[in-house]
Amino acid sequence: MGTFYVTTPIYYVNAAPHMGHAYTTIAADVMARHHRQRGDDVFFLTGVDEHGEPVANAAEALGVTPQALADQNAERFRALMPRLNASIDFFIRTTDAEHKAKVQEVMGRVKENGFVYKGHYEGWYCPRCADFKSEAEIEDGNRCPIHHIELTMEKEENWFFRLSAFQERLEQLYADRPDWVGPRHRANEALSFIKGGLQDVSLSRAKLTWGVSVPWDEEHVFYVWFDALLNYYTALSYAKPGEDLTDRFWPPAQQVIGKDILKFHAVFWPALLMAADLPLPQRLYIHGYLMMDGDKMSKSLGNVLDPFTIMDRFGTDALRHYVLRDVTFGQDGNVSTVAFEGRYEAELANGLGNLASRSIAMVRKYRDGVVPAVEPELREDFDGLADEVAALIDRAELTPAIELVWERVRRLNRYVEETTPWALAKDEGSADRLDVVLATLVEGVRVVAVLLSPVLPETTEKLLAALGAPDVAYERATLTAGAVSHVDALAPLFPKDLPAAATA
RNA sequence: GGCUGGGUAGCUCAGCUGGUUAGAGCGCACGACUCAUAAUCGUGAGGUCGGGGGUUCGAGUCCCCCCCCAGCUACCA
Repeated sequence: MGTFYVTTPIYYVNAAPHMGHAYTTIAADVMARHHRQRGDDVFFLTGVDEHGEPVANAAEALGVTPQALADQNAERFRALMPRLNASIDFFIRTTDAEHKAKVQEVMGRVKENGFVYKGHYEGWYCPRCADFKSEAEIEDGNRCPIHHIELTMEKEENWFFRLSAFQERLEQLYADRPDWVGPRHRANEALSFIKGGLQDVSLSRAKLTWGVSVPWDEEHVFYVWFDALLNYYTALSYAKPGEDLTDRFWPPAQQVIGKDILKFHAVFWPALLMAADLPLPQRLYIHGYLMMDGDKMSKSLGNVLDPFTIMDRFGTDALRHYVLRDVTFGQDGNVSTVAFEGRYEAELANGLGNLASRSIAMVRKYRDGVVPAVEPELREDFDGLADEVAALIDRAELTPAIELVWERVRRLNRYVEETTPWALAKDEGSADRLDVVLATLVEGVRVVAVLLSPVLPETTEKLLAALGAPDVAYERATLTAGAVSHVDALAPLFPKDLPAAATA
């Protein structure tokens, strides 16, 4: 029992919600649900990042205010959460007044602590974009990658964050806490970046107005990522009306991000927190990318996977299961509709769905739905399982954790073949034996359902309801005689006779 | 270029500090069974463990060289 504060990145409202957003959110949600099972005091945060130039530019192009555009787009992300069955506790928007005030407060402290100074940023500037371009994105001949016009070297006065002051402390952080960033190779990546020598970074922009204004210099707004990163901290102060949750949950136990924002979270973020005298997150986990174009994006090859299409047709649980199962969490991997359909049918429908189906059917058929209150078998297969799963999830190894449970699904299907309950049912003298087999089967299914409930919240709820044992508390994830006394009929959890996909 | 990962059965991948005939899932072939969503279970097919060299009684598992893939190498949100 403890507290568990988990976060996703805040999603940038300028893009439409896509698989990547769904993926991160699902992973964090599985962790949040798992910890609730364990009785932890959980807070799960997600939200949107609304400031910055792309939004300002897009709004201008549409002839609306940035706020109006942000309002509209933020809603799409907010709507994604119930859609994914993400059990979030709060949805932060960086345009929230409370967030902005808190950012100003924290940054004020950073300045008081002496980590802010006035300097000037110099770089290649595109007048059409009204933005500086990084070295990497400049085209040959110093041209803008978007407008292909020549860039000019310009200088802008702005405030700087003394990142270089944290060089040693960050190196020490990685030395002292090798597991604070996972997987390991991501920590290496961050560390090598740090060891390459940290330079100060600009903290404000004068040319922009769409952002959080710098309290000590109203002509500037904070550069987006300061504003964005601090959401993890600011949210706690106002997520619950009338109560500041900061002391209760800070720092985060687990932050989940995609590899594209590693540097911000593994380097700038801890430095910023140090500068503000705030405790650092316990653990940051970087997942990989779900790739759909490993063999070129091609609809005819069936390798384009759209999360909404999947959810519409197969249900949210099927998507949740697939993305965590088919690609090892933490690595890059390919996903496709073909692979999805294979897993749906083989694992969800034929594996777990059919196991539940046959188990319940036999109890109803042979025992009128009454589960014999006898000691179940298969102890050797289930003892210690819950602890192993928990240990893996604590290390963000979601894919292996799920695999452990799936081994038991296969074990139970094998158990049915080994014990041939249909044969026992024909023999009066085997009644006791059949009792044991049925009790074991139902109990095994129940334990599997409890362990899978974070991944498959909807279907396991239905299944556990049919078993009359809805409690998913983690200590229930162990074989217990008499945990289920009666079973009800259950419609297929993962039906196969689904309507054909609506072709777009 | 440098750094970090990775290249193992058709596919997706396990293989910790080196040790009997290299494993799993899916797919495929054959067989068994019938409780179940025509589901399930068993058996099998034999992959030079990227290539070469080396250390060792013995190497996917350590060392060296090479090839290929991905990521990172600072201000994209």
